[in-house]
Order: sequence, then C-alpha cells, then structure tokens
Amino acid sequence: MKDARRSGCPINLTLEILGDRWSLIVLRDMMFGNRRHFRELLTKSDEGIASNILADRLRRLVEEGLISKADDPSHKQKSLYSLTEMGIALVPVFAMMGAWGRRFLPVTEELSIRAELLEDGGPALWDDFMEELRAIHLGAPRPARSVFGELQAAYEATVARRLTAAAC
Amino acid sequence: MKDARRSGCPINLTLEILGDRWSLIVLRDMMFGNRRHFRELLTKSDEGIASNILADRLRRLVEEGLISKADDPSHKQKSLYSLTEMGIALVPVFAMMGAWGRRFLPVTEELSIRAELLEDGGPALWDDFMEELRAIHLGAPRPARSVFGELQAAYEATVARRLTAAAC
DNA sequence: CTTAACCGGTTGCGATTTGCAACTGGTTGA
DNA sequence: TCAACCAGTTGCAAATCGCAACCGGTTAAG
Repeated sequence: MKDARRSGCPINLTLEILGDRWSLIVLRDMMFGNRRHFRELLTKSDEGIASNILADRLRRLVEEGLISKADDPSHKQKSLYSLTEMGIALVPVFAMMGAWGRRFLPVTEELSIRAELLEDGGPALWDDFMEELRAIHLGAPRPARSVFGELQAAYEATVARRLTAAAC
Repeated sequence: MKDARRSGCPINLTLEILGDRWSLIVLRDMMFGNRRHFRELLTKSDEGIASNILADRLRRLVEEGLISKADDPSHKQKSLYSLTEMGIALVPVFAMMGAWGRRFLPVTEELSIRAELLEDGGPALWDDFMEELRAIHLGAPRPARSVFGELQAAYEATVARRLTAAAC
C-alpha cells in the first residue's frame, strides 16, 4: 500500500485511501458502533481485526485526515479516536454501499437493519445522522433527533426478536 | 484475498468483493469508459493495471456476478465483458464515492467532471444512466437520453478547454 | 502467402502486505 | 499488592502485488 498517486480520478483517489478490506470496517465501527478506543475496535468487531492491522489502519486514517487521535482525560493510557468532517462525510457512501450489499449479498437480518433504515431514511436522515456525529465527535451542539439511537434501538430489537424466536 | 465470510454485515460483505485497489477501477472503466475487452481495460486506464491483476479481477468479478463474459462474434479471440444488473446497481455507490473524493481529495478537473455531473444530476440522472447501461450491457431497449454521451461530452470539452488554454 | 500487429491471457520472481500469536511496558482499580 | 486493562509492537509464515517477459492463436495489411 504505497501512496503514489496513480491518477487524479476521484474514484481512484478514494480507493487509494479506502480501497482495502479493513479501513471502512474501522470507520463503520466508529460511526455506527461508537467505538472510540483501540481495545473497543479490536475486540468488539464481528470481523476480528488483528491488532497490528488495526494499529496500521488507525495511523493511516489519522494521516489521511479521516479521523483524529487525542488523549482520553479519564485514563492516561487511553487514546480517543474521533471522526473528522472528512470521515463523517462518508455517511452517504456507507448508505449506498449498505443498500447495494443488502440487495445483492447474503446479509444477516440483524446486521443489515441499520443499512435498511439508512436506505429508507434517505438524505434527510443522513443529514440528521451527520449532524449527530458532529456533536459526538467534534463537539458540535447535540441535535434533537438521535439517529444513532434509532439505529441502535432497531438493531437491539432485531437481536431481541431473534433470541425470543430461538427460545420458542 | 480469501472468500471466507467474516460477517453478515452488508458493508463487510461488500468489502469482501470490492475492498481492494483495483476491482472498482475495472468496473469504473467498463461503466464510464465503455471498456469491454481485456486489452482496452489493460491499456486505456490511467492507473496502469498489470495484466495478471486484471485477469484475476475480471475472473473474480465474473465469479461474484458483477460482470459477465462472452465471445465477441467479430473476433475469435476477443472476449466481451458486460456489466450485470449487480454491476450496474453500483452507479449510486460510484456517485457518492466520486462526490466524496471530489470534496476532500486532490482530484484533477478533467477526471472529476463526470463525478460532478453525476453528483449534480442526483438519483434521477443515476436512474437514466442505469437504464442506458442496461441497454448497452444487457440488450435492453435504448432510452431516449444518453447520460453516457453527456458525461463523455463534458469530459472531452474539459480536455479541449485545457488544450486551448495551454496553447495560449 | 508472408508478416507484423493484436488477442486474452500466463509465468516467474522479488517486494510488499496480511494474518496470527505472543509479548511489552505502563496504568488503573480493587 | 496484584490482577485486569491500556495501546500498541515484534516476529514469522503465507498470501498477494506489481513488474516484465512471454505464449499460442488470430487478424489485417502488403
């Protein structure tokens, strides 16, 4: 993964930053799972990223300006990773990728419920979500609506439903 | 690049197919550059893909169902690659990725003019474009509007403008 | 008919990247 | 005091990438 510019095409430049198997996974967990610390990202991910890969991706994403790193005041050793505006602006990309994946790939219900809401909500919901992410990650004023809460609640409801069904 | 399912998340599953530096480049050239043959994809790409990588990606994309391969009746050795509906459905993903890249990365004017039109045109233009791609790649009836033509014309106008400016 | 250009790849090889597991030095809370 | 937790680092084998040279067959021009 070198950083030599292959061309000035927006798709190409985007792929030079995000075109691998892990970068968007890390961003997804920060964005939709509110994972902000190394250990959270390492252990609470369904895909099981290796610690050296995670360290490398975080460093690279900081370098490229998609996330930022700061000390967590509550713990001398904790680092707090935050999305920047550049990272937050990926919401529509995630929405479209999620919609595409949901349509063509063998997704599981509980892991695709967020993608479904994001797709159904459209640009208005994306904007609300980005506004909330700016509050969470950039210290902007917190908006009235919590899209994050809605997505999380829907996810948890789906998990609960599965557990109930399994118990019967 | 193994194909073991890491999770049923739509983002993850999408990345397992498209999460590398070349797959989307190949699809971009087929979609926006109308490259349909191996040699075209190999030589007419700004990024300069290697032939073994191209062969591997084409094989993989066929396997995954994003493109199809057929004999070109005009030449016994030519293969004709076509987008499937699954590939055509990536138009909104490209649009959003292009918009993001254009906003945050050092794109060149002539290579981002298509992304600009795609962004400004919105879902209505994407639908028209997908309809046209279905005509080109799947033999569907050709729609009245040619978004492909519009994108191509805008690109060529930008190139021409640059040449004129350079001549002055 | 000859021949050069073109066709879709394949092969070999060194360099890079990945994935795994064990480990490090320091911090915190019980 | 000590176990759990913190953000990574290190070493190593396997897979992948990127480059360049090459292949047998086909086509079009002379």
